Amino acid sequence: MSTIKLLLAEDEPALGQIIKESLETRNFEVNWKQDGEATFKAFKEDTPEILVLDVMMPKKDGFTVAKEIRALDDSVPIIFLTAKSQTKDVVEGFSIGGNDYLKKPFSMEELIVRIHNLLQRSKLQKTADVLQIGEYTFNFPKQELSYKEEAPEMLTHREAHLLFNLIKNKNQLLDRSVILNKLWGTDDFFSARSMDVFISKLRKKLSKDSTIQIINVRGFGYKLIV
Amino acid sequence: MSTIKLLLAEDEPALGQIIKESLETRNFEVNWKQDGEATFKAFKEDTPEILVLDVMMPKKDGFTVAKEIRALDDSVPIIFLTAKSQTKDVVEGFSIGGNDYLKKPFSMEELIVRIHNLLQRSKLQKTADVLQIGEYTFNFPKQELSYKEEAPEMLTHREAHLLFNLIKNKNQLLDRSVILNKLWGTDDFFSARSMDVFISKLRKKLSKDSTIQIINVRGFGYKLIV
DNA sequence: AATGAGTGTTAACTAGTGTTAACCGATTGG
DNA sequence: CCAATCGGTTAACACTAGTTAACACTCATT
Repeated sequence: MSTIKLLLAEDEPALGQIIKESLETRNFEVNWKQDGEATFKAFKEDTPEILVLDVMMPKKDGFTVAKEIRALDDSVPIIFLTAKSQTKDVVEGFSIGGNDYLKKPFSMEELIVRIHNLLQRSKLQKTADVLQIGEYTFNFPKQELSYKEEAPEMLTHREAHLLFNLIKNKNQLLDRSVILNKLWGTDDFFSARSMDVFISKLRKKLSKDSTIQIINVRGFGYKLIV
Repeated sequence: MSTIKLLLAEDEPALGQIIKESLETRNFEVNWKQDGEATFKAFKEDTPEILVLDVMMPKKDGFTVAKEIRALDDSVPIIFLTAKSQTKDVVEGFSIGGNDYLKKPFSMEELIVRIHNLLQRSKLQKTADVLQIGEYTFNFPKQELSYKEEAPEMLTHREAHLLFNLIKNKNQLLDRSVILNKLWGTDDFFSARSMDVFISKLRKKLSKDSTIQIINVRGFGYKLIV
């Protein structure tokens, strides 16, 4: 099991020490900073996978740091630790782009749970991005399909969405009407024929790897086999 | 002093009327809708600067509308009006991307204060803007686009605004009609073609970093991919 | 007032995308 | 084994978007 890089910002030495140590016993690699400026610097150098920021800190408060970080990276999860439990702070935290907040005092278990939840969420988002299918790599947001190390081929929007759904349901049946409603908005005759055309196009584009097949289940839908 | 465009969604006629009128005496231009669908439609055409959404509404509830709006614009401030004061709702509101909430009954003064706070904050966020996009740095107020350390290139007003909106919505769809209403004021044929020309110009100017792409989603809009 | 540079719109032509049509093969049930 | 239906494939078509250039307008300078 590999470690997870976490950046912790907490100015109170006793508390910081406790958090750092508890997290380290749970397989986190903790970089602990005690003020806002050091935290921001560490973020740029370290590229941690998740951040835990105290709101009240010397030099730069947690909100300010979070704002600067969000300008560079809008996906890394941020948890705020806040002494004041006022909703005003919560509101500000979320509006800056924080993903969760925890009011002091809190239990370590609580923190761990929040961390894992956020990591899980960002992992899901990331893996949803670049998909592996046989010898092909499919970058959904970029609509790029590449075979081995060859130059990527651009897919159209429709092709990309259809392929995405096929891959997400690989080795299981993808129901015709489900996908038609999802991508075309209806499941009438013409949309169905249009979809057939796209299946045909995808088959052609995936033909370099012969282990990949889009097979038809008559009357029900398609199945992408790897 | 110029007016501020505000979109209000409140199904209860008496309350809606009161809110609308009090805000109008305070220099707001209030567009008042009484159900979720009308609200969403009005948002696309009007591009208001701030939204006040009742949570319980016919056709589409406030949370659903907010979700749809966030898919198009992730910065316009949203205030929820909620009858239930449970924190569960509050958290849901925030996780959807709401910026503040107000539980009924509330005083007009309270609402006004919240509105001004949010406008203030979104104003601050906006003017602070030097944006990073791949290897490029884009200074929006100065309309300067620079590649790595090279000398900055000046963008025109239109180019800058379009790029700004693309970057603010990077990696997500930027709806044609939304951006046309926002920058051109209409979404007729000619404005649309004009916009295409600017997209073409921006593509050329962003071509030094090949990881950046402005991809088209036929019939819907553009997506800036980093 | 005349010139010219800069900006945005319109036009003209080209390229790309998705739908529809046409034709054919495959599968299924009687 | 045949008819009916479903799906496969290709091409034609309609429409949307990409690109380039011409045009119109504004504004500053002469």
